[in-house]
Amino acid sequence: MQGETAERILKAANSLLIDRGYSAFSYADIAEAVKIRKASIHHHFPTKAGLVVAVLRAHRARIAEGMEALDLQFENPLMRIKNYFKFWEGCIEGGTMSFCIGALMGAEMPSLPEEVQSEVRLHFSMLTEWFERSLKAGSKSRTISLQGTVATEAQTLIATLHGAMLSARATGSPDVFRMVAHAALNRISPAKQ
Amino acid sequence: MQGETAERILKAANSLLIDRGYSAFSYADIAEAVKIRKASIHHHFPTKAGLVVAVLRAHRARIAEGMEALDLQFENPLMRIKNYFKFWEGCIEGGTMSFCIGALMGAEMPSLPEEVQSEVRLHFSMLTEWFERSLKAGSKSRTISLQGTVATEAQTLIATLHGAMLSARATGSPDVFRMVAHAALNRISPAKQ
DNA sequence: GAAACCAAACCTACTAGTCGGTAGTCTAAG
DNA sequence: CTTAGACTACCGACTAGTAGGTTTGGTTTC
Repeated sequence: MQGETAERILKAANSLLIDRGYSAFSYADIAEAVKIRKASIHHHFPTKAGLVVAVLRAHRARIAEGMEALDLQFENPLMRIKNYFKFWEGCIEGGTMSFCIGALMGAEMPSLPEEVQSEVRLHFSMLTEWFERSLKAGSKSRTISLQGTVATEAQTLIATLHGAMLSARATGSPDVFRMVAHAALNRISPAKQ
Repeated sequence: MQGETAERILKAANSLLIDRGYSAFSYADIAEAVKIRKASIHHHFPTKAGLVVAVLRAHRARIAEGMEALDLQFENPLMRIKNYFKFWEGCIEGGTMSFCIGALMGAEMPSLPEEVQSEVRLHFSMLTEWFERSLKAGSKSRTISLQGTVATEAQTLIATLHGAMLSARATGSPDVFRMVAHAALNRISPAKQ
């Protein structure tokens, strides 16, 4: 297998990145978590920017995989979106992943190395594409009711998702996320009866 | 005058905080911006956490002042909220303040000193109170149409506001903010006819 | 099957530079 | 004569990154 240690380094970097962001974590932190010397990390990932790019790529791949799974599991686009929010609700409440790395890095954007910045941009365009595709399909099949254009509604959902994560983190209560997410989904659900 | 230099330090720290966050800016950065030696900053603000608390308090005071001004200027609560969004639209587009410091620090929460964390919590509760108060008034006078409870709608607006800032920063286009903000305000506007 | 070789993984020990913070001095104004 | 504000010069701890040696496990060759 191509690097069991590299895998553990990526995992540790992932966790550290989630709750400290880019500039507040160091190779020393990873070294301690992985029980390896600092220099050995450089053997696997020569630079910090490179390591974070790798983490971001893996994160993006996981999200893309999850979205694909939702596309296959649910033919109803509203249910796809609903479950994407539900996924994050579980992550935040369970503490497994209290924030989306892509979004967190978005906030740090101006202080990020160029290579990391473009990875963040890719994260956002992936999100945008999936939401637009789902909304378009839902609108066509009348399982989703749009109030604005597909583009507007997609950006609104993405903003609400990330903003709710931010509020949950700042106030320390996952309830805020659940509350906002629920309302956002209600808004695109077709009126009942 | 009680600290013309202190004022300049606060201003520089403010700018640096906005685009780098807490851990990615240093006393050296401020020293360069203010054209003063690093040690002299410690004379005015002994610790970094203390300096950031001061910046956060000033930021909160300015926002509170702005909200009060909106309350006086507009009797229509919808117009108050609309103009609060408009204020941020101007900041982001003009580049004067590309992000709300309170929100940015919310993202960094777990790596912040305790004293800074509580200042962030105060920022969020201030926002919550103002939005809830405005929504309640608007609902009563039928100038705002609520789809959920006041609490839910307030949290949704706050999340959307911050999430839109985040998207704008990540994608590098202020348009995203304007688009999302406009849609959010439409949603709470009473139906026309 | 043992000796020789190789590359990857990991180590110790280091670099130059930065971090937040401190001690002590000089200067100007009340 | 005091004091606030600025300074120079430093501190120990930490930063990302490097140089170079050692260990490990597998493959080739005699």
